[in-house]
Amino acid sequence: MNKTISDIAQLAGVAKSTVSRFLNGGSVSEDTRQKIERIIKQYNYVPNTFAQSLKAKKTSIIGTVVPRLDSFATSQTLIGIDEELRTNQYQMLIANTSQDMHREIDAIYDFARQKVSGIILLAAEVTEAHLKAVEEIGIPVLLVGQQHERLHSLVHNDDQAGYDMGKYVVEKGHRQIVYIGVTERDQAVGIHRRQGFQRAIAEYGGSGCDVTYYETSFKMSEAIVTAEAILRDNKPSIIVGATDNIALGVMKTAFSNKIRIPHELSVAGFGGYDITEMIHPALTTVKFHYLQAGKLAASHMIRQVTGEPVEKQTILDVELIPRESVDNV
Amino acid sequence: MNKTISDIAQLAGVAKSTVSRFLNGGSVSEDTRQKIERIIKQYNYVPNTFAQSLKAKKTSIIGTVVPRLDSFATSQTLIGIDEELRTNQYQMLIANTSQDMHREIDAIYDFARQKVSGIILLAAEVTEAHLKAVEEIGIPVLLVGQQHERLHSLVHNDDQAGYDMGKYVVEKGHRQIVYIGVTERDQAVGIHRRQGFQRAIAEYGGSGCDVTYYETSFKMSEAIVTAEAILRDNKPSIIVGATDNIALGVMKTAFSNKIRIPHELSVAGFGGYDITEMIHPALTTVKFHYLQAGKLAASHMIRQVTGEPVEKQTILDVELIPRESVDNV
DNA sequence: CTGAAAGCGCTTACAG
DNA sequence: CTGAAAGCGCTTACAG
Repeated sequence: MNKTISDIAQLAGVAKSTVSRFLNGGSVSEDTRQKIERIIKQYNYVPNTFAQSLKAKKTSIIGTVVPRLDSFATSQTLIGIDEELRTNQYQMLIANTSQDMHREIDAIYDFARQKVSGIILLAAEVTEAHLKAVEEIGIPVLLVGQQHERLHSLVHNDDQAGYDMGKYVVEKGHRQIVYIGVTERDQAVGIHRRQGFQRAIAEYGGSGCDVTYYETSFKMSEAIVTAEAILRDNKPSIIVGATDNIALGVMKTAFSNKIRIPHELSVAGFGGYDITEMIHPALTTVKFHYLQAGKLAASHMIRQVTGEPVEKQTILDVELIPRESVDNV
Repeated sequence: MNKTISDIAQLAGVAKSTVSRFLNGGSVSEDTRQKIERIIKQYNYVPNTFAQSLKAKKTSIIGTVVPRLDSFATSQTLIGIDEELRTNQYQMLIANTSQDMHREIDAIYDFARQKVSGIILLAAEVTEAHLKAVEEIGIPVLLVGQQHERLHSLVHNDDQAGYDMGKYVVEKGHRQIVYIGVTERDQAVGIHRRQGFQRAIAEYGGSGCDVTYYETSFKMSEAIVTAEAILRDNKPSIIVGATDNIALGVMKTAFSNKIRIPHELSVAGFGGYDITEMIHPALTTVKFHYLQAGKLAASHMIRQVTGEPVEKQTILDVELIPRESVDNV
């Protein structure tokens, strides 16, 4: 059945160390090169990965830890990572943690056991346990979506995103504003995004601007509950959700309560999910470049793995997309 | 740094074959069991996967081939597979082919090289090349979402889905019907789903029922183009899309053309994507149980791998969900 | 129940 | 440039 390096060596009339050298780009004479190449083609030989890894003690696998599989952001980022790794002969291994932090830590150690060459971490939150794990395993790690001074990271410009949105909202004439955020444990979304928003409001809003902040989870269902409560005791002209999902939850709530968007209530979000331009009214949002983030993450990871210099932190641009869900007041 | 089985053996004062036997559930005396266990705990020993696989020539990895990562159906199915595999100490490896059939075939061979124990194939289309690959690798394969007499498979009841929808549409009084399908190369969606629909129309529709069939791709953007064309030269009371994405494209087109849903045009789809109940009007659809399909696929796969008997074909129930997008006429 | 030995398919110094 | 040999960390008959 499957040929081994010994078979190939024998068939080509050389030693297996020579075949191995050929395989790994070492120098061999033109003559032997041809012999070996021919046999390899002929028998369609491919080296056994396990044997390689056992000796080399490393692999060309990059592990990616994701908090969930069913989100636009995750899918797009993964696709980007996968494409870039593939073109560089690396393989992607995915560990889905279903938002369970213990599994996140476990996944890091598991990847280390499997001798992945590097780990890309899409975490919502970076705890001491994360840092400890990263330190212990001694494998390059790249954080995506969050930043931390002790780790390499690649982030979307959340502060800018919040700022652009805040500025836009004020310029559209909104003064009764509700911002639904998320937990501060998620620094990128919970803190930076909101702070950028606040900063813009402070700069452009003037004194008559009234902003109320609420907190909800990343789930649409909870966003609906939160939105229900808000609309019961508040009369904002706009609700800004910290994610498109939250904004979608707000829209759903408005529909249920026969509140017309954007005439009676404007809504905006963050993310730039595909679906946001399919719905009616189309959602105003700040688009993050997830696909590009994934590709960049992969190429940075490869540089880390191969020991090339690589920037400690990369910040990706964002883009405000005005659509129908925000009205002029 | 990392201990090997020899270290453990030495530390415990036994031979490494004994440790190995202990690890693999062979019989050891109570006494040695305790000694070994203690050392393993103490040093947090975990066997090297590569060495294991090199000898055993197989792994506890199940490869999953998916046509795309950014779809509700795929994500949900993957989550189901992953959860079930995890609880059974198997690992999931994902190969995303971005709808490129060559990569699909390559992925099968790649998985074989990596000695995965089984392959779960989420393919839209089964060609001779697929069958050849499956045969050549000699590894258990389970097809999900499509059926084929030569392969184990797990499918959603597409015929029933189409039938339920057809019946529902007729019962709601629709007689001017447009059905937007997809290529017949995708047998499940392109043929079975449509045929079920046709069958119901034939049974319940009577003579005055006019159904026109169109074909589009799985992309929303193309669905929009198709829908534009349809609405230009046709005046149906309802458009049924073969997938929720197509239905979403139809809705978008209706919105753009100021056609009110469902008063002027009803719309329905298939899939039961989460988003379909968040939008307004909420989309009438037939729900497939992707998560359950994933779990079942994983458990069937494990049975195939371990040589237990397993049904050649499994058909999963579907569920019609009437919502706001379909009007009574 | 236990251990010594061979071997899985590679790679890596080390000689020549 | 090339080859013989050792070794990566396991498992698996085979004796005892």
